[in-house]
Amino acid sequence: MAHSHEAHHHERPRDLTRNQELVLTTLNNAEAPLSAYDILDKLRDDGLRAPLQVYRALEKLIEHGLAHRLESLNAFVCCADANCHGRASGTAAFAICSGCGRVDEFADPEVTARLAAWAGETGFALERTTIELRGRCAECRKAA
Amino acid sequence: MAHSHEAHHHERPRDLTRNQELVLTTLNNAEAPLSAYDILDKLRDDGLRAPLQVYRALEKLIEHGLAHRLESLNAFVCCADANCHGRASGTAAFAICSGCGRVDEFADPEVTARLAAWAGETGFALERTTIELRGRCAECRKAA
DNA sequence: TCGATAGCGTAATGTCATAACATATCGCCT
DNA sequence: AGGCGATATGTTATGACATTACGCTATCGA
Repeated sequence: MAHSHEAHHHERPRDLTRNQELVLTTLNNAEAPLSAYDILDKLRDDGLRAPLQVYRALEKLIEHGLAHRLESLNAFVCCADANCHGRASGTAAFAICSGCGRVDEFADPEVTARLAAWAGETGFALERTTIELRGRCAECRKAA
Repeated sequence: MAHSHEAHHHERPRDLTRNQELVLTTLNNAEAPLSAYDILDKLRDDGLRAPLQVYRALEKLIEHGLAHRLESLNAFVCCADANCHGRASGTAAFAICSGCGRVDEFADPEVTARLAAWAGETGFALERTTIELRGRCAECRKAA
């Protein structure tokens, strides 16, 4: 039952293909970021056999704002706010804990604004922004 | 107390080893970021033969604040402000042009402050921050 | 019915990074 | 001088991440 029309102007969790669904579910069930090969390993029993199948699914999920790539980790997470986070709250930032590996996604409008301002002044046509924080989360600090 | 002679309170281009010197010079001469293997290729004639020699040199250069790693590119640039940029102006941000490949390094204290504030509120012990902007620089936009 | 678009599956390859091991060099302390 | 620790070195092999190239299938609308 595919819609012939785009009813919403923001990205909805539209119909995903089987592979996309599998990958997204895998990411959702994970506590920490997964590499493409991690995902592949978890999905062997579901018939996935080659990295490309995972990368292709990830590409679409990211396009739709359902997943993110963490550049400093070469790994992927599902979007914190499953439905509509993507473009809504500006650029997402990620705090990655070196202890437990968990990732906290947040957005700071002021940061977004400052970076946009820099781009404006400089004449830089900003397309995409990566913000990643590394450190230890509160939990892990207590546990130490 | 490692050295008794810290003449300057900011990092000086202290004595580099031969390999470190070679790698730094290569980065300085480059217009755009270089991957470790790019660097290796340029230094074959100088006797470098294995990736590890380059990675080890890069590691030290980055420690000393003379070079940066661009996570979203898996590549390296020399620090824009050769002598003193490192810790001085807070976290560095990088604008990477998808046209010419050139990288513009800058620092925005307000951005640094906001991220530090988030970390403070959250109890996240911030160790390292990555900020990378992708887009087209003013030059390349004109050229189009 | 045709062609365009999008997805799927597989093999091969390309690119980035590190482990493990062996050796060398320097400064420093005794 | 001898010995120790810290640091750098060179080499081989391997691991980890990502893409190119090719061919097939399904769907949709002109």
